Amino acid sequence: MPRDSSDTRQRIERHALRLFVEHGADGTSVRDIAQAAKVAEGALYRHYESKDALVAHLFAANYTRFAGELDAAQRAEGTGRGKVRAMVATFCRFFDADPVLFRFLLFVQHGQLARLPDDAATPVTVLQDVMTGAIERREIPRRDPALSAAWVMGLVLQTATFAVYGRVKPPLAPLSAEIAEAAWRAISTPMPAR
Amino acid sequence: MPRDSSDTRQRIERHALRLFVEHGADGTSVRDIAQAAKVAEGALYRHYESKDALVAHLFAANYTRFAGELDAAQRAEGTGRGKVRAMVATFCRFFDADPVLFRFLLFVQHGQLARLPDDAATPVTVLQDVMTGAIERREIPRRDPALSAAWVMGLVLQTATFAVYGRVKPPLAPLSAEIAEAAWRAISTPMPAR
Amino acid sequence: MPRDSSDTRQRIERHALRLFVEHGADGTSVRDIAQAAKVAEGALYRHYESKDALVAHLFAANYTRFAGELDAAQRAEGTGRGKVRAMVATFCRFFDADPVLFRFLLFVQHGQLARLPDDAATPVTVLQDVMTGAIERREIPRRDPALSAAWVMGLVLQTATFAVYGRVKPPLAPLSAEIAEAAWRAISTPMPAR
Amino acid sequence: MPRDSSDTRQRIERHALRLFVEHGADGTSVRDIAQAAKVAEGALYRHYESKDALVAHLFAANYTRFAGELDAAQRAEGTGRGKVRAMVATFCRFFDADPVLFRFLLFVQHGQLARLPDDAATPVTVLQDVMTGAIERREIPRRDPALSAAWVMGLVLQTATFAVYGRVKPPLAPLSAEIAEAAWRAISTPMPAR
DNA sequence: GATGAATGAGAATTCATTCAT
DNA sequence: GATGAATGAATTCTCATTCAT
Repeated sequence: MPRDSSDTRQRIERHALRLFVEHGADGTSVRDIAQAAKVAEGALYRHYESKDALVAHLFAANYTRFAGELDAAQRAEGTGRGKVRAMVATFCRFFDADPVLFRFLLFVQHGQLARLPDDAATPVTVLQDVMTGAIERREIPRRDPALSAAWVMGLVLQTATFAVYGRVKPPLAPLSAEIAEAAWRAISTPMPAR
Repeated sequence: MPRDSSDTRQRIERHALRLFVEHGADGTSVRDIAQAAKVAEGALYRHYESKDALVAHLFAANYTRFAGELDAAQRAEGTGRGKVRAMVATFCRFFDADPVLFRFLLFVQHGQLARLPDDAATPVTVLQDVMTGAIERREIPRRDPALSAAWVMGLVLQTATFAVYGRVKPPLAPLSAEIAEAAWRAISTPMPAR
Repeated sequence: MPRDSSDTRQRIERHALRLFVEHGADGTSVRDIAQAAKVAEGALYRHYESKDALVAHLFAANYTRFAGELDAAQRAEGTGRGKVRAMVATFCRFFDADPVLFRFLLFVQHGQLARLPDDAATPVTVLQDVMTGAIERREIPRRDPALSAAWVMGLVLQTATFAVYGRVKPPLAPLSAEIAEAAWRAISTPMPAR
Repeated sequence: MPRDSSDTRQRIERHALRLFVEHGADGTSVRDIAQAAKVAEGALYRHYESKDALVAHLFAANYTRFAGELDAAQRAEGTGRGKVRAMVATFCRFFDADPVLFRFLLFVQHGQLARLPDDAATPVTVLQDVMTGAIERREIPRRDPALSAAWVMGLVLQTATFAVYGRVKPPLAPLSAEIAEAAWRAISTPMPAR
């Protein structure tokens, strides 16, 4: 009984995501996914070439989509500070809205980042571009934009990580302004004397 | 465990660590490890109950050992600022001294953190205790110590992550003071008006 | 079956034949056939009960049709020698006209011969009947007609096999008379003294 | 309980050979082989890289070994006629001694011949070399040695094939001299006038 | 007649673990 | 302590076949 094809796909993706977060991608078998999504094992292969391809697709699609949201948020602001605030808020809202997806991206990143096309727009590239702009506008010191980007990203991501492990209490949105301000102060740190 | 005198054991751990970083723990078979370490497959079970136990041991032993180093570094300083500086420096030196081990801890953490005993001293608890002390000494604002700890940790770890992915050029030690200063500024951010 | 008017059916058979020769019957999936013939996978089952039935049909239909051609050629001649010449020529023309079909019959024979009805007229039975006739007419020695049939068949088939593997250069038609003469001499070999 | 390693290997090969002949290589699963050989499925992979590799090994090893026997038989004779007689006898003895192996080689040849190294000595090359020698010694007409080789091979192989299908009654050894004589007469056929 | 998503049994293969030597 | 062949359950993936549209 062929159901709506996109329905099958969505069920597979939703349950796969959840299981990957609960037991890891390697700890989740195709059978697990099929059973949770209530489809036959073989059905998965009509939609994805392999289990690996499913993982890669879930990562790449959501990672780059989030990069797009980050970029849109950033574009709506005129100053570096506004951009950082907007991006941090986007991160926090994402975490609050779909913690499962957020955790998936967090957990599998180290196995997947290398598989992205070199020119893919990612949260990292968006952040880095914003840093470059802020430096050019002399809003922050002239340090390696990658370093500034790492700091902003680290502040938010580690807060989210602590939320995942119960050390910080979600939702994160109420903390957004505070994190953004801390991030701005971090990247405003003057360059050390040489 | 460096004080274990068994040569076999050390060979297994060294090569396992490397392979886990290169191909992931699940992507590395006992046979892979045995071949790299030039021992028979069965020999591994003389030293560890299972492959899982090997992974858990490598994580727990090194993670808590590093927590100890962090704590020692922190204790040697009297002020919050000094403690943060010392801890950041310890992080950076660790990354520079043994990038493979650092990456292992970074990559497998999400699968291993939950398996640590609840009362284990970890880098996180060390950081959190330092934050609590700094708050008590009124060196930084009275926010949730977990949040301050997350920020310091995020700043350093994300810088290291960028180093792993080639976005920041190692060694990290030369950046240590700058990162510590940024961290200090971040956690010094005044509490938002309520 | 050439007289089947269905275009779909013909496309299926033609491409199936080619794929079976290229990758073997087991190495060719229904999907492969459907894609090559540009029909849906399910369409195949409108024409054949199963993939197995398709293979069996392709073999049986063509094998017995060829037996018919062989028989017709044989009948047109009055002498054993003429009959052998005519049959060898028919073999060679078949190979030259449709090498793909010839190879298919050659390759799958061992899996299919047992499935033919016991009374089916095949190239083997035709040859054997001709040998029996030639013996009765005292044109060749009185040996087991199966043996004589095997020799004629072997001479032609192995020449064709060498052509398939590039050891003999097609077309075979120009060699037909020579092969037939060799075959005739082989089966004319006097019976050994007892 | 590790039995003698070569024993396991031999059991696998013997039963695989039999099953391949009975049900075809594709019709025989690794599980079938393992059960027949009374080993676990995984044990097979300690000895062969894959099921395919097992098939290929069984073919190549036995096919080339037989080529060696053929060559030895041929070398022991001084004349073309003697060589043909000796080779035909070797074929017949092989069939009689190990019909299962003979049938295996016969059945899978078309899937395996292309996988042999280009320079492998095979029954075909041995036969062809003998034909070349006979032509040089003016024992038989100057036709393409491949053609003469095909005829000798065809005569024997098709007789064996008929024996496999019950059309000729084994053993073949008693027919050996008669087949050899027929083969010799076939390849002695004068070249056609041009 | 045709489509192609879905089925689900079964295939090959991997691999952590055991154990006789 | 060490070896490595053997185990056998589990995994990923394939594929002939079905069936709602």
